[in-house]
Amino acid sequence: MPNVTKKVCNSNEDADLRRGPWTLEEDSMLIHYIACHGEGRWNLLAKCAGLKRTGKSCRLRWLNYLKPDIKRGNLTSQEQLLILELHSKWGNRWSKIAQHLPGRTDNEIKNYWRTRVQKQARQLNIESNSRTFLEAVRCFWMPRLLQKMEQTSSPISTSNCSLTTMNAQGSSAPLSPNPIASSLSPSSIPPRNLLHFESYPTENSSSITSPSIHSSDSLKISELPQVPEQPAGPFHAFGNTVYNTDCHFVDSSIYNMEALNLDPISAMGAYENSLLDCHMADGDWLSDNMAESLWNMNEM
DNA sequence: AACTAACGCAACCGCACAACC
DNA sequence: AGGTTGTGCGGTTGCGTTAGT
Repeated sequence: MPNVTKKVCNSNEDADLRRGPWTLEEDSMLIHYIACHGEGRWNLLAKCAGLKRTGKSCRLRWLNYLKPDIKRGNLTSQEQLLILELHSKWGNRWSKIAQHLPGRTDNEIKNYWRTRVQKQARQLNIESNSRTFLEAVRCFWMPRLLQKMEQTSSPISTSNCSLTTMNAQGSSAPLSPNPIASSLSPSSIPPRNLLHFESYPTENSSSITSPSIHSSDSLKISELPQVPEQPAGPFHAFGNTVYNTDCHFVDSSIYNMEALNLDPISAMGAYENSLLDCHMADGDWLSDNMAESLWNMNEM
């Protein structure tokens, strides 16, 4: 464990600044200080809290990991879809994208893009920022996510709606990694916008349709209101279906599914069907792999 | 069982910008 | 006006874990 210390020669105060992974004790100190004094003035905060860290490091740790409303676990299909859509509009504006995925951090979204999406692009030998890849995402990935969402819209017992999610190995893991942070705000619920999806033409007005995200008053993505500071409640609307923060019930009737080119999907075969029969939890790791294994150049 | 490669993610870095003095 | 400090963002790195051989 490389708990490296940074030696800064020009200031004794800055000497022995810690770097590397945060310890539980450091986390605890930061959490309790912020609980008492609030955020902001990070350099001052670091000193006053007795942390041998830079203000920057404290801010990052808090925003990306310790903040009580941080949502842990794999991205849901809805969230993945939202990321793909928003990225196609805004590019690498991770913080802007993150504003519309409450509980998710820009860092997490950025990591998702780099590890999953760009990996797809690499495998397809397409530049991830190219128009070809964008169209591939629109034509194949998004419809697939939509179908996954439709498949998973079969009612899931609300008794399963706990603050756990499935990790890559299929075992459950707590959404908040930090018991201290959780205890500080046990009832924290990620703020949500009211969103719904509908089909819309692509920029070149082709027949391809893909989901667009609108606020409840039909604003365009660029006009989406900022995520409110405080959550409106534990339930939010997705299309004309209200679903719980942790369980997603999606009414597929809001999508113009006929307009989607789903031919490749129909060829997915028994393998996929068997997978789709699986009772998937929030994490959707299984279906991620499914999408990856089924999306290839032949389909294009 | 041991080794290696690939993956996922927390953390860091550099830069840009705004606010303040 | 210019310098300093604080903050935020996007890009990158490094390490622990997992999967494959």
